[in-house]
Amino acid sequence: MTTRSDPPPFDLASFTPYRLAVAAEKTSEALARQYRERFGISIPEWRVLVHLAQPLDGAATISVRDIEERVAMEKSKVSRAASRLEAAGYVEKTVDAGDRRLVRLALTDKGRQMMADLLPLAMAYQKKIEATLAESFAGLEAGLDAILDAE
Amino acid sequence: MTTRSDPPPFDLASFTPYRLAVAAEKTSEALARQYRERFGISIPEWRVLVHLAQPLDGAATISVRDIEERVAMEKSKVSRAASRLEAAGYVEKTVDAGDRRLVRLALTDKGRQMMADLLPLAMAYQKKIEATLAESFAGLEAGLDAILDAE
DNA sequence: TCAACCTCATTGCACTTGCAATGAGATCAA
DNA sequence: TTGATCTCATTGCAAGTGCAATGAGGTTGA
Repeated sequence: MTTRSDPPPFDLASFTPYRLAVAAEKTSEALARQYRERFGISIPEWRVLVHLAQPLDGAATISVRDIEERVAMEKSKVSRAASRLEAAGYVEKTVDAGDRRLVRLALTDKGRQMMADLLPLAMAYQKKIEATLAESFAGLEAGLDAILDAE
Repeated sequence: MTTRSDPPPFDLASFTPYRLAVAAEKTSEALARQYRERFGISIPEWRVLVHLAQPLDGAATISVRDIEERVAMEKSKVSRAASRLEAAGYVEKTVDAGDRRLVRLALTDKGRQMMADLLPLAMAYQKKIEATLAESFAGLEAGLDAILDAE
Protein backbone atom coordinates (compact mmCIF):
# COMPACT_ATOMS: atom_id res chain seq x y z
CA MET A 1 0.00 0.00 0.00
CA THR A 2 1.30 3.40 -0.96
CA THR A 3 1.07 6.16 1.57
CA ARG A 4 3.37 8.61 -0.18
CA SER A 5 2.47 10.41 -3.35
CA ASP A 6 3.71 7.90 -5.89
CA PRO A 7 3.71 8.97 -9.51
CA PRO A 8 1.10 7.13 -11.58
CA PRO A 9 2.33 4.57 -14.10
CA PHE A 10 3.26 6.17 -17.39
CA ASP A 11 4.89 4.76 -20.48
CA LEU A 12 6.90 7.27 -22.47
CA ALA A 13 7.21 4.85 -25.38
CA SER A 14 3.49 5.07 -26.04
CA PHE A 15 3.18 8.82 -25.53
CA THR A 16 2.22 10.33 -28.86
CA PRO A 17 4.31 13.54 -28.70
CA TYR A 18 7.35 11.45 -27.85
CA ARG A 19 6.68 8.94 -30.60
CA LEU A 20 6.29 11.75 -33.10
CA ALA A 21 9.53 13.37 -31.98
CA VAL A 22 11.50 10.16 -32.31
CA ALA A 23 9.94 9.32 -35.66
CA ALA A 24 10.69 12.83 -36.92
CA GLU A 25 14.29 12.63 -35.83
CA LYS A 26 14.75 9.19 -37.28
CA THR A 27 13.35 10.07 -40.69
CA SER A 28 15.19 13.39 -40.88
CA GLU A 29 18.53 12.10 -39.76
CA ALA A 30 19.46 9.91 -42.70
CA LEU A 31 18.62 12.52 -45.29
CA ALA A 32 20.02 15.42 -43.29
CA ARG A 33 23.35 13.65 -43.02
CA GLN A 34 23.47 13.30 -46.78
CA TYR A 35 22.98 16.95 -47.54
CA ARG A 36 25.18 18.04 -44.70
CA GLU A 37 28.07 15.96 -45.95
CA ARG A 38 27.62 16.64 -49.62
CA PHE A 39 26.51 20.24 -49.60
CA GLY A 40 27.21 21.58 -46.12
CA ILE A 41 23.53 22.36 -45.60
CA SER A 42 21.61 22.10 -42.33
CA ILE A 43 17.89 21.43 -41.91
CA PRO A 44 16.87 25.07 -41.41
CA GLU A 45 18.85 26.01 -44.48
CA TRP A 46 17.28 23.19 -46.45
CA ARG A 47 13.81 24.38 -45.56
CA VAL A 48 14.58 27.86 -46.77
CA LEU A 49 16.08 26.55 -49.97
CA VAL A 50 13.07 24.41 -50.75
CA HIS A 51 10.81 27.42 -50.55
CA LEU A 52 13.07 29.45 -52.75
CA ALA A 53 13.13 26.67 -55.31
CA GLN A 54 9.32 26.60 -55.41
CA PRO A 55 7.89 30.07 -55.84
CA LEU A 56 4.25 28.98 -55.51
CA ASP A 57 2.93 32.43 -56.10
CA GLY A 58 3.86 33.64 -59.54
CA ALA A 59 6.24 36.35 -58.40
CA ALA A 60 9.72 35.42 -57.24
CA THR A 61 9.24 37.72 -54.29
CA ILE A 62 10.01 35.68 -51.23
CA SER A 63 10.79 37.54 -48.06
CA VAL A 64 11.97 36.27 -44.71
CA ARG A 65 8.45 36.88 -43.51
CA ASP A 66 6.94 34.71 -46.23
CA ILE A 67 9.17 31.83 -45.34
CA GLU A 68 8.60 32.24 -41.67
CA GLU A 69 4.88 31.82 -42.05
CA ARG A 70 5.06 28.93 -44.48
CA VAL A 71 7.68 26.91 -42.67
CA ALA A 72 7.37 26.16 -39.00
CA MET A 73 10.40 28.29 -38.16
CA GLU A 74 11.16 31.31 -36.05
CA LYS A 75 11.87 34.63 -37.66
CA SER A 76 15.43 34.70 -36.37
CA LYS A 77 16.07 31.15 -37.43
CA VAL A 78 15.04 31.96 -40.96
CA SER A 79 17.10 35.12 -40.92
CA ARG A 80 20.24 33.35 -39.81
CA ALA A 81 19.74 30.45 -42.17
CA ALA A 82 19.39 32.95 -45.01
CA SER A 83 22.59 34.70 -43.95
CA ARG A 84 24.51 31.44 -43.91
CA LEU A 85 23.15 30.58 -47.34
CA GLU A 86 24.15 33.97 -48.64
CA ALA A 87 27.66 33.54 -47.26
CA ALA A 88 27.85 30.16 -48.96
CA GLY A 89 26.79 31.69 -52.24
CA TYR A 90 23.52 29.79 -52.63
CA VAL A 91 21.20 32.71 -52.01
CA GLU A 92 21.09 36.38 -52.85
CA LYS A 93 19.46 38.97 -50.65
CA THR A 94 18.13 42.24 -51.98
CA VAL A 95 16.09 44.95 -50.39
CA ASP A 96 12.60 45.17 -51.84
CA ALA A 97 12.25 48.38 -53.83
CA GLY A 98 8.57 48.81 -53.05
CA ASP A 99 8.71 48.14 -49.33
CA ARG A 100 12.23 48.68 -48.09
CA ARG A 101 11.65 46.73 -44.87
CA LEU A 102 11.41 43.53 -46.87
CA VAL A 103 14.38 41.44 -47.86
CA ARG A 104 13.83 39.47 -51.00
CA LEU A 105 15.54 36.13 -51.15
CA ALA A 106 16.39 34.33 -54.36
CA LEU A 107 18.52 31.38 -55.37
CA THR A 108 21.74 32.12 -57.18
CA ASP A 109 22.72 29.95 -60.12
CA LYS A 110 24.87 27.97 -57.76
CA GLY A 111 21.92 27.53 -55.44
CA ARG A 112 19.64 26.47 -58.25
CA GLN A 113 22.20 23.94 -59.41
CA MET A 114 22.54 22.50 -55.94
CA MET A 115 18.79 22.14 -55.56
CA ALA A 116 18.63 20.40 -58.90
CA ASP A 117 21.07 17.87 -57.47
CA LEU A 118 19.52 17.73 -54.02
CA LEU A 119 15.80 17.52 -54.61
CA PRO A 120 15.91 14.20 -56.46
CA LEU A 121 17.53 12.71 -53.36
CA ALA A 122 14.68 13.97 -51.23
CA MET A 123 12.09 12.69 -53.67
CA ALA A 124 13.70 9.27 -53.73
CA TYR A 125 13.76 9.26 -49.95
CA GLN A 126 10.06 10.05 -49.81
CA LYS A 127 9.39 7.13 -52.15
CA LYS A 128 11.46 4.90 -49.94
CA ILE A 129 9.46 5.88 -46.87
CA GLU A 130 6.22 5.20 -48.68
CA ALA A 131 7.47 1.84 -49.81
CA THR A 132 8.66 0.92 -46.33
CA LEU A 133 5.37 1.87 -44.74
CA ALA A 134 3.28 0.24 -47.44
CA GLU A 135 -0.34 -0.04 -46.27
CA SER A 136 0.30 1.93 -43.11
CA PHE A 137 1.36 5.04 -45.01
CA ALA A 138 -2.19 6.17 -45.73
CA GLY A 139 -3.08 5.89 -42.05
CA LEU A 140 -0.04 7.91 -41.05
CA GLU A 141 -1.00 10.61 -43.51
CA ALA A 142 -4.53 10.81 -42.19
CA GLY A 143 -3.25 11.04 -38.62
CA LEU A 144 -0.73 13.73 -39.51
CA ASP A 145 -3.39 15.68 -41.36
CA ALA A 146 -5.58 15.58 -38.29
CA ILE A 147 -2.77 16.87 -36.08
CA LEU A 148 -1.55 19.52 -38.49
CA ASP A 149 -5.03 20.83 -39.24
CA ALA A 150 -6.19 20.88 -35.64
CA GLU A 151 -7.34 24.19 -34.13
CA MET B 1 11.48 24.93 -72.50
CA THR B 2 14.15 24.80 -69.82
CA THR B 3 17.73 24.81 -70.89
CA ARG B 4 19.22 25.49 -67.47
CA SER B 5 19.20 22.96 -64.65
CA ASP B 6 15.91 23.84 -63.03
CA PRO B 7 15.13 22.13 -59.75
CA PRO B 8 12.28 19.64 -60.06
CA PRO B 9 8.96 20.54 -58.43
CA PHE B 10 8.87 19.60 -54.78
CA ASP B 11 6.31 20.28 -52.10
CA LEU B 12 7.75 20.51 -48.61
CA ALA B 13 4.28 20.40 -47.08
CA SER B 14 3.79 16.84 -48.24
CA PHE B 15 7.27 15.61 -47.37
CA THR B 16 6.90 13.06 -44.60
CA PRO B 17 9.99 13.97 -42.53
CA TYR B 18 8.88 17.59 -42.54
CA ARG B 19 5.31 16.71 -41.63
CA LEU B 20 6.51 14.57 -38.76
CA ALA B 21 8.77 17.34 -37.50
CA VAL B 22 6.01 19.91 -37.51
CA ALA B 23 3.52 17.53 -35.92
CA ALA B 24 6.05 16.62 -33.23
CA GLU B 25 6.73 20.25 -32.47
CA LYS B 26 3.08 21.13 -32.40
CA THR B 27 2.10 18.35 -30.02
CA SER B 28 5.08 18.89 -27.74
CA GLU B 29 4.80 22.62 -27.50
CA ALA B 30 1.59 22.98 -25.54
CA LEU B 31 2.54 20.45 -22.91
CA ALA B 32 6.16 21.56 -22.74
CA ARG B 33 5.07 25.08 -22.03
CA GLN B 34 2.99 23.87 -19.11
CA TYR B 35 5.76 22.06 -17.38
CA ARG B 36 8.29 24.70 -18.17
CA GLU B 37 6.15 27.41 -16.60
CA ARG B 38 4.95 25.39 -13.64
CA PHE B 39 7.99 23.32 -12.83
CA GLY B 40 10.90 24.87 -14.71
CA ILE B 41 11.47 21.64 -16.60
CA SER B 42 12.62 21.27 -20.21
CA ILE B 43 11.88 18.40 -22.57
CA PRO B 44 15.20 16.58 -22.09
CA GLU B 45 14.74 16.86 -18.35
CA TRP B 46 11.19 15.59 -18.60
CA ARG B 47 12.32 12.53 -20.51
CA VAL B 48 14.87 11.70 -17.88
CA LEU B 49 12.34 12.18 -15.11
CA VAL B 50 9.80 9.90 -16.75
CA HIS B 51 12.30 7.09 -16.85
CA LEU B 52 13.26 7.59 -13.26
CA ALA B 53 9.61 7.51 -12.26
CA GLN B 54 9.12 4.19 -14.04
CA PRO B 55 11.79 1.70 -13.07
CA LEU B 56 10.66 -1.00 -15.51
CA ASP B 57 13.30 -3.41 -14.40
CA GLY B 58 12.81 -4.31 -10.76
CA ALA B 59 15.94 -2.63 -9.49
CA ALA B 60 15.99 1.12 -9.06
CA THR B 61 19.36 1.13 -10.80
CA ILE B 62 19.12 3.61 -13.59
CA SER B 63 22.33 4.93 -15.03
CA VAL B 64 22.93 7.63 -17.60
CA ARG B 65 23.68 4.83 -20.02
CA ASP B 66 20.32 3.14 -19.38
CA ILE B 67 18.47 6.33 -20.11
CA GLU B 68 20.54 7.09 -23.15
CA GLU B 69 19.61 3.82 -24.78
CA ARG B 70 15.94 3.95 -23.87
CA VAL B 71 15.32 7.54 -24.80
CA ALA B 72 16.38 8.90 -28.14
CA MET B 73 18.92 11.21 -26.55
CA GLU B 74 22.65 11.77 -26.71
CA LYS B 75 24.84 10.73 -23.84
CA SER B 76 25.88 14.29 -23.12
CA LYS B 77 22.33 15.56 -23.32
CA VAL B 78 21.25 13.05 -20.69
CA SER B 79 24.25 13.89 -18.55
CA ARG B 80 23.54 17.60 -18.59
CA ALA B 81 19.83 17.15 -18.06
CA ALA B 82 20.62 15.00 -15.04
CA SER B 83 22.96 17.65 -13.68
CA ARG B 84 20.32 20.34 -14.01
CA LEU B 85 17.81 18.11 -12.29
CA GLU B 86 20.25 17.44 -9.49
CA ALA B 87 20.89 21.16 -9.07
CA ALA B 88 17.13 21.71 -8.91
CA GLY B 89 16.79 19.07 -6.23
CA TYR B 90 14.65 16.66 -8.22
CA VAL B 91 17.25 13.96 -8.71
CA GLU B 92 20.05 12.43 -6.73
CA LYS B 93 23.22 11.05 -8.27
CA THR B 94 25.29 8.38 -6.61
CA VAL B 95 28.22 6.36 -7.83
CA ASP B 96 27.35 2.70 -8.25
CA ALA B 97 29.18 0.63 -5.66
CA GLY B 98 29.53 -2.44 -7.88
CA ASP B 99 30.75 -0.68 -11.00
CA ARG B 100 32.17 2.67 -10.11
CA ARG B 101 31.96 4.00 -13.66
CA LEU B 102 28.18 4.04 -13.40
CA VAL B 103 26.19 6.92 -11.98
CA ARG B 104 22.91 5.84 -10.50
CA LEU B 105 20.10 8.31 -10.81
CA ALA B 106 17.08 8.38 -8.55
CA LEU B 107 14.22 10.75 -7.85
CA THR B 108 14.32 12.65 -4.61
CA ASP B 109 11.11 13.04 -2.61
CA LYS B 110 10.71 16.43 -4.21
CA GLY B 111 11.16 14.87 -7.62
CA ARG B 112 8.66 12.13 -6.88
CA GLN B 113 6.16 14.70 -5.70
CA MET B 114 6.57 16.76 -8.83
CA MET B 115 6.08 13.76 -11.06
CA ALA B 116 2.95 12.86 -9.15
CA ASP B 117 1.66 16.31 -10.09
CA LEU B 118 3.03 16.31 -13.59
CA LEU B 119 2.20 12.90 -15.00
CA PRO B 120 -1.58 13.31 -14.75
CA LEU B 121 -1.24 16.38 -16.99
CA ALA B 122 0.62 14.31 -19.56
CA MET B 123 -1.92 11.51 -19.34
CA ALA B 124 -4.79 13.93 -19.84
CA TYR B 125 -2.98 15.43 -22.80
CA GLN B 126 -2.58 12.02 -24.38
CA LYS B 127 -6.30 11.42 -23.96
CA LYS B 128 -7.00 14.74 -25.57
CA ILE B 129 -4.87 13.89 -28.58
CA GLU B 130 -6.63 10.57 -28.96
CA ALA B 131 -10.00 12.27 -28.75
CA THR B 132 -9.02 14.91 -31.28
CA LEU B 133 -7.76 12.36 -33.76
CA ALA B 134 -10.67 9.99 -33.22
CA GLU B 135 -10.69 7.36 -35.99
CA SER B 136 -7.41 8.52 -37.44
CA PHE B 137 -5.50 7.77 -34.25
CA ALA B 138 -5.20 4.06 -34.96
CA GLY B 139 -3.77 4.77 -38.39
CA LEU B 140 -1.25 7.18 -36.96
CA GLU B 141 -0.15 4.58 -34.44
CA ALA B 142 0.31 1.95 -37.11
CA GLY B 143 2.34 4.35 -39.22
CA LEU B 144 4.52 5.39 -36.29
CA ASP B 145 5.08 1.76 -35.36
CA ALA B 146 6.24 1.07 -38.88
CA ILE B 147 8.69 3.96 -38.78
CA LEU B 148 9.98 3.31 -35.29
CA ASP B 149 10.43 -0.42 -35.85
CA ALA B 150 12.09 -0.07 -39.23
CA GLU B 151 15.61 -1.52 -39.67
C1' DT C 1 50.46 -9.25 -13.27
C1' DC C 2 49.97 -5.83 -16.44
C1' DA C 3 49.41 -3.78 -20.94
C1' DA C 4 46.01 -3.14 -24.39
C1' DC C 5 41.56 -2.31 -24.92
C1' DC C 6 36.83 -1.69 -23.54
C1' DT C 7 32.89 1.21 -21.27
C1' DC C 8 30.88 5.09 -18.75
C1' DA C 9 30.15 9.85 -17.74
C1' DT C 10 31.64 14.43 -18.08
C1' DT C 11 33.46 18.47 -20.27
C1' DG C 12 35.61 21.93 -23.79
C1' DC C 13 34.55 23.98 -27.82
C1' DA C 14 32.28 26.00 -31.50
C1' DC C 15 27.87 26.54 -33.07
C1' DT C 16 22.77 26.98 -32.89
C1' DT C 17 18.73 28.37 -30.63
C1' DG C 18 14.80 31.19 -28.47
C1' DC C 19 13.57 35.32 -26.80
C1' DA C 20 13.58 40.08 -26.19
C1' DA C 21 15.32 44.33 -27.73
C1' DT C 22 16.62 47.20 -31.51
C1' DG C 23 16.31 50.06 -35.45
C1' DA C 24 14.71 51.08 -39.88
C1' DG C 25 10.80 51.69 -42.64
C1' DA C 26 5.59 51.95 -43.48
C1' DT C 27 0.96 53.53 -42.17
C1' DC C 28 -2.58 56.20 -40.46
C1' DA C 29 -5.20 59.56 -38.12
C1' DA C 30 -5.40 64.21 -36.42
C1' DT D 1 3.10 67.24 -41.62
C1' DT D 2 4.03 64.71 -37.75
C1' DG D 3 3.66 61.71 -33.88
C1' DA D 4 1.94 57.23 -32.48
C1' DT D 5 1.83 52.79 -33.84
C1' DC D 6 2.62 48.88 -36.92
C1' DT D 7 5.66 45.58 -39.43
C1' DC D 8 10.00 43.56 -40.91
C1' DA D 9 14.56 41.81 -40.27
C1' DT D 10 18.56 41.57 -37.54
C1' DT D 11 21.24 41.04 -33.39
C1' DG D 12 22.81 40.50 -28.25
C1' DC D 13 22.64 37.44 -24.85
C1' DA D 14 22.17 33.46 -22.15
C1' DA D 15 21.32 28.81 -22.58
C1' DG D 16 21.34 24.39 -24.98
C1' DT D 17 23.44 21.28 -28.47
C1' DG D 18 26.52 17.75 -31.02
C1' DC D 19 30.81 16.09 -31.33
C1' DA D 20 35.26 14.83 -30.04
C1' DA D 21 38.42 14.43 -26.38
C1' DT D 22 39.27 13.25 -21.67
C1' DG D 23 39.85 10.59 -17.63
C1' DA D 24 38.46 7.23 -14.49
C1' DG D 25 37.27 2.56 -14.01
C1' DG D 26 36.61 -2.30 -15.71
C1' DT D 27 37.97 -6.50 -18.51
C1' DT D 28 40.73 -9.70 -20.88
C1' DG D 29 44.44 -12.54 -22.42
C1' DA D 30 49.24 -13.74 -22.58
